[in-house]
Amino acid sequence: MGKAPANSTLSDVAREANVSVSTASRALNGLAEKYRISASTAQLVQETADKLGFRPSQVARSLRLKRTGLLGIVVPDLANPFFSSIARSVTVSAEAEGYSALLADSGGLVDKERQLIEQLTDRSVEALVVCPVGLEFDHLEKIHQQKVPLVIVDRCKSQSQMVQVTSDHTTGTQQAMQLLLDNGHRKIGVLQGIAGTLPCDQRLLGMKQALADVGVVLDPTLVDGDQFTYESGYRSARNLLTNHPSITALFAMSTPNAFGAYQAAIELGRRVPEDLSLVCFDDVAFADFMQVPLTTVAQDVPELGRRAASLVTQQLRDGKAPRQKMHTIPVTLLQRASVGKVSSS
Amino acid sequence: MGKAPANSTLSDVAREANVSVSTASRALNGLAEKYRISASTAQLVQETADKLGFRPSQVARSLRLKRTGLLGIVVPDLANPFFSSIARSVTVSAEAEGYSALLADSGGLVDKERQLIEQLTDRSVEALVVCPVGLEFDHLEKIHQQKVPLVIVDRCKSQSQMVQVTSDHTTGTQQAMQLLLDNGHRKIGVLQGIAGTLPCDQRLLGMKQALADVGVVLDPTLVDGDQFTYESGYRSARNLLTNHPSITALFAMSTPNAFGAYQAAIELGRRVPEDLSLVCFDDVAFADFMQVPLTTVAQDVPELGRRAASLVTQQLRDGKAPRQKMHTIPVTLLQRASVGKVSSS
DNA sequence: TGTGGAAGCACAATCGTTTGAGCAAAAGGG
DNA sequence: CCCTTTTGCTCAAACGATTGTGCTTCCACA
Repeated sequence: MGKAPANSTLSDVAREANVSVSTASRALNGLAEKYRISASTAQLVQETADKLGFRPSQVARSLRLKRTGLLGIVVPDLANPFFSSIARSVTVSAEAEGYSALLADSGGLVDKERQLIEQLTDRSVEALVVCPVGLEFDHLEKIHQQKVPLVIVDRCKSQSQMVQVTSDHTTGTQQAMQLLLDNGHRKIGVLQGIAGTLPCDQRLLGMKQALADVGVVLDPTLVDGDQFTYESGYRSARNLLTNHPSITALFAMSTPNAFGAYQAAIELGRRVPEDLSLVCFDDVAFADFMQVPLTTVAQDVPELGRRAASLVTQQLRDGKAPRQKMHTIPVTLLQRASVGKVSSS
Repeated sequence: MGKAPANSTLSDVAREANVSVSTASRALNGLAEKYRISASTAQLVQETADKLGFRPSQVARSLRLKRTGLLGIVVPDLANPFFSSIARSVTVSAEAEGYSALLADSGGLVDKERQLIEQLTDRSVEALVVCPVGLEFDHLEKIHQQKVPLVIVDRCKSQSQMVQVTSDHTTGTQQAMQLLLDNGHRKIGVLQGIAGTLPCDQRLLGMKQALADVGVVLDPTLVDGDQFTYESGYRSARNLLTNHPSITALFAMSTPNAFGAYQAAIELGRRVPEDLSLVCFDDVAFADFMQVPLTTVAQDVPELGRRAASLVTQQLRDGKAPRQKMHTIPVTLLQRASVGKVSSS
């Protein structure tokens, strides 16, 4: 069979080639010119390295060079397609720049997030891309104050000097609202995600502005929910539709929220879109194939990841943070069947 | 503001506490007993370490201990919920055992997979969990022959001594077939994924067995497709339904395949389930909300990941490969609306 | 023959830990 | 008072790379 490629070290190579370790190192790293290694020696070293199947230990290099080539990524839930797409986009972009990704899943728990970030910095990651849980940022601000380049994605913090990337929640919501308003909807319920996070807040802001344009004030009792989950959407929709039967449209802040709402609506005997219109932020794959194809505000998820990666690598190259802190990625309104006109009864 | 927590090293702590580096190390690692460090000294070291915010360099530890605590994970497509769920399950389980995950995305390319695995071993990962592209295994067999514990997930290789985890494709398919047969279907088209991979082959095998039980031989011209993608499913379904109009049911090997098939069926004027039944392997979240809720063979994805992680950590603890090589995870047939009876015309 | 410079290497320190072995002082026993 | 233990620590060598500096040797030129 194949020969056992016993992990040989640089000194093995050096010994085999009858040169010093330093010479071997320089020969293999293309420093022959600079350090005057003769062409013959360089070639000899190269050949014996190949023969032994020598692969330099990245751990040792990391220690000596103080460069690990590692990138830390933290997301709240890797099973959620939104975050896994971001993770994919970041890893692939980073890999193209020679970085490997250490990926961690915080499970939506701030304490876990804290702990994971600490673990990652212990491993000397050169930079961090974090999709935070989004309610507390002290630990992130602390990282930011230290040397490690950090980019926040999605759940940003307003009024911060950290580098952040997120979708244009306000404009996206305004577009969705405009569509509802154009169809005659005035009493619109909101299924909220995690209140207090920037995506939630900005979407609410977008709603208020869109409503203000037509002289309507957002009724706070029409806002319900506290998670981006199916269950939260289901509960909130039931509450809202029960307490405010005159609601003609629902705006869901996530796809799971929307599915929960759909289920609740069906159970309460409201048909979509005949009796109730439904719009949601955050597109999902195959939304076209839903029982009622969902009108959504689609985020450019791959671009969120790419931008984050590029901001990170740029910071690593330049050694300083980019001037522009907040990066906003445009969204697209995708009109499907779930929105209908208000019957002029 | 906060004090700058300049990354202090062990020797900083030692100097500050007026002890030697070795003493400091042992005090902090709970080796006071074994190496006879007095309680007072141990406490002093502990306190100054806390004061300086000392965090040991994992890179240096890794070098010295030859233990990185790193796990490598390679998947073909992190944006695919199937693989991201596996990745999540593995990272979370591994994290609970003190390991961090280096995640890489091969993009479905064998060469990229090769390259990534090499990079990961260069970084001295202690073990690898790989969802291979599934057509070539030479590089994986090579890893297996070396010391690094390796677990293959999903796209296994038959007749191999590598440790592998996958779903019970054969039984799952038989159950799905039984359902179709019970409903009178005899002419069943197959939308294949990547031919030659074990999931594909075993599912075909399951089909043949189920058909054989009722005295039918699988017609090879009823099998089409070469990817697990939407497009492949769409193309194959069009082909099959055009060339064999008498087909009454389609078996799709992935959810994207099934969606493509659904689209093709609609375009060809076939209603589901009235004119055409549709079943697919590999459940998707929210299948309940599809236009026609899809009957699926659901895999226990989290369990696939957990099992892989446990096999890996077990191997790391015991220092030897488990006796059982192939691990088969049961699946569940979820009956929904997409299957109908054959009209007895 | 003596001197200067370049060519071609090797030595040794370093990155931050861990760990076996050794050494001085205190304690205990006769 | 001396010898032996025990206590409590320090020394120094690893782990596997990179890199500044120094040391030969050789050639050329005056």
